[in-house]
Amino acid sequence: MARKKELSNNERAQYFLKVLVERYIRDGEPVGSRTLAKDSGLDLSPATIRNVMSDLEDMGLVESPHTSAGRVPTISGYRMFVDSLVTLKPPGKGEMAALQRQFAGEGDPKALAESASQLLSGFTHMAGVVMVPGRSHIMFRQIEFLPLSGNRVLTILVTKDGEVHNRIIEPKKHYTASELEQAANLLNQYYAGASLEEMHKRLVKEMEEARDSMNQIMARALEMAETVIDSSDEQDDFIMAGQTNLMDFDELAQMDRLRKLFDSFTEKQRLLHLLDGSLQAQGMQVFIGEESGYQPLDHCSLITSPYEVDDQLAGVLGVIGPTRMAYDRVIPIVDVTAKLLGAALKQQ
Amino acid sequence: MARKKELSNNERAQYFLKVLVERYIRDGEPVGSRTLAKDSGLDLSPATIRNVMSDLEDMGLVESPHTSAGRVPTISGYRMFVDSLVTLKPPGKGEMAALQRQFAGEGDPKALAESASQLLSGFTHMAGVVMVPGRSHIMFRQIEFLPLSGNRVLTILVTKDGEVHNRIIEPKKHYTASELEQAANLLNQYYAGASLEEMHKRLVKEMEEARDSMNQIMARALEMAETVIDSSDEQDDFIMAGQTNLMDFDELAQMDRLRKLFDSFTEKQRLLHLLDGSLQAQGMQVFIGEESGYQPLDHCSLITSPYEVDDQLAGVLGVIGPTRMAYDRVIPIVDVTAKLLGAALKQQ
DNA sequence: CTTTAGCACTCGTCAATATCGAGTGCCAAA
DNA sequence: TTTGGCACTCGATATTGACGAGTGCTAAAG
Repeated sequence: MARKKELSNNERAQYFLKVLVERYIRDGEPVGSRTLAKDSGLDLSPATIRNVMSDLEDMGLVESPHTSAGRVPTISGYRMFVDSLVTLKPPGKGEMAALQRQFAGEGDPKALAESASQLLSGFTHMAGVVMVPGRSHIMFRQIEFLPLSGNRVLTILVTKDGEVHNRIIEPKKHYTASELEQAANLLNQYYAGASLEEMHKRLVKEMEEARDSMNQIMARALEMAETVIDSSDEQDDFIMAGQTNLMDFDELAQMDRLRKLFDSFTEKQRLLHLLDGSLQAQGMQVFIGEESGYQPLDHCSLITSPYEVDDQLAGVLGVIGPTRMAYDRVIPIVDVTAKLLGAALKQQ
Repeated sequence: MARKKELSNNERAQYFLKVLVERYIRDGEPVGSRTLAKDSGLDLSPATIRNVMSDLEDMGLVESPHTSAGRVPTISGYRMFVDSLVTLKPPGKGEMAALQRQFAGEGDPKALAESASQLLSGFTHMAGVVMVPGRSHIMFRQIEFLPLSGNRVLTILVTKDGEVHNRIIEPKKHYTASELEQAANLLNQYYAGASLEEMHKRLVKEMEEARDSMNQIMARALEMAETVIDSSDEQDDFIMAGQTNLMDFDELAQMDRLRKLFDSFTEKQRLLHLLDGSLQAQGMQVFIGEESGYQPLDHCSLITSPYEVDDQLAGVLGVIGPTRMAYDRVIPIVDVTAKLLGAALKQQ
């Protein structure tokens, strides 16, 4: 079965691609045949390499910026690299220790997310991002209504993880303090332990179902709860750190690119959508350059991993950096951080 | 009294400085004697102008980037310009209308601040910033305690402007729901209409004073309130918009500068301190270049104005842009925005 | 005393030009 | 299939010269 050579032609080409990408990621300069010959470790002359390179170019995996430069990986080149060639380098002991330490203290989920974001950016020297998902996955614990002036009512929603959300609503009718209290009590009893998503569904259903049969108080309670939950603008959000790290990369050092990128960070919408997509697809994901389909990220890669609390999807975190990044180091860091964040959130 | 000439030597020099600064702000290129001769409108030859320029240079008001370039204003030059030379250009009708319209809708103070920030950045094409001050000036309206699991109690603090702040505290003793309710009632009655700052002072004093004479409930109420108010980390904060506008200015287009600047936006501390300073000094303030004493702002100017609600200082807002900015247009915009924001907040 | 013209001089900008070296593609020989 | 050789391409870098804007100074004019 084995031929004379240890490597089939195709395997050899793959190997060269790997070496080329690694080298390019290191120095950021087009890799020529001579360099590659040395780096590969194989005993082949530059001329041979040139033939292989030519093949790789035909396959669309590498390209040369101009006639007489070396080759650089294309998007597909990177893709193949991360999919099947890269040798992952697990974080060193020191890094792991620092990570653990960082997560040890905090309890508050928001603070934890912030920590995670900062860690990601710190270790990778790129931008870290942690998505904290909106209401869909939040567990209900308690609701209270406080009368304000006029008809206005302050509603306070406490979730299981200790977060507090509040919103002022203004129903048409006036409710007395004791009516409000009764309503709150009813709701607290009735929906204990449900998720907001679930609660919403049940609310709609039950309002429909029992429209006339139920008592006044309950009807009102349901109505107000629905107002709160529905109008609840607890949208998904993310926390970024280290955006300015991106300014140090030559690839992004052009103002127009940089500006689009930073604008996309404040706009949030599209980026959230991307992250949300990564939430569905389980496991790590890597978007390379234009793959994301989001123009401001054209020269960037986005590496994401969902994080779980009690085997339940809780959110996504990741790293944004230039396409030319140290995937072998960064991917494991994202992976580990996701696991640690999940664990830290569990300890609640 | 009048001499032969309409202008004294010094007045003439000032006038030339004004024209020079205006011209430099327009084109961003060093202004030479010939240009200045034309621009000034006075019928003087370039040679004469050169003499005046030489004087201005001796006074440290202008400088030339190299031997054979025109002159550019120094920091002191700008200073003199904004202090006593600039002719302010009030916002046009269109702008005023747009401003008014923007503020008409919203009621929520946070949203208003955000609007203001965006307006500032939009009209000036620079970065807008609105400082929302911390607890010191916030008026108390209502406090509530909600029992959570264990000893933990969720405290909700509603302020007069409708903002809601919450915090979970964990007293040593356990309190029943009705105890908490009583405590809240007491506090609400007793401190109605005080500012948080004031409330804090009174709390400390009254706890001291009446340590043994007062009843149990009151003592507990005071204690808990103090915990909330004191540990309240409602620090000053600011809301920025249009940071990326700054990327378009050549003066800031160097990565190291830009990075320092943007880092200072996320770090917030020092910038808050600056803004806080402007709160004290009443009236508009202009920090030009290094004047702020904050290195990241070295090549920027900061124009601030406090805004007032009911003749009461409420916060500061302003604009950050390159030293070379259209002061004549920007200063009035900041001024007007401050007034409008104050008015909009009042309507509550 | 002030203003102005004239002139030599300084420098940055820009375009043209030459040089260097890395790297390629291809061909013919091993 | 691999390799050495060779002509060729092209970016990067430095050199040069022309140009022009602007200055400072001096001496003459008002």
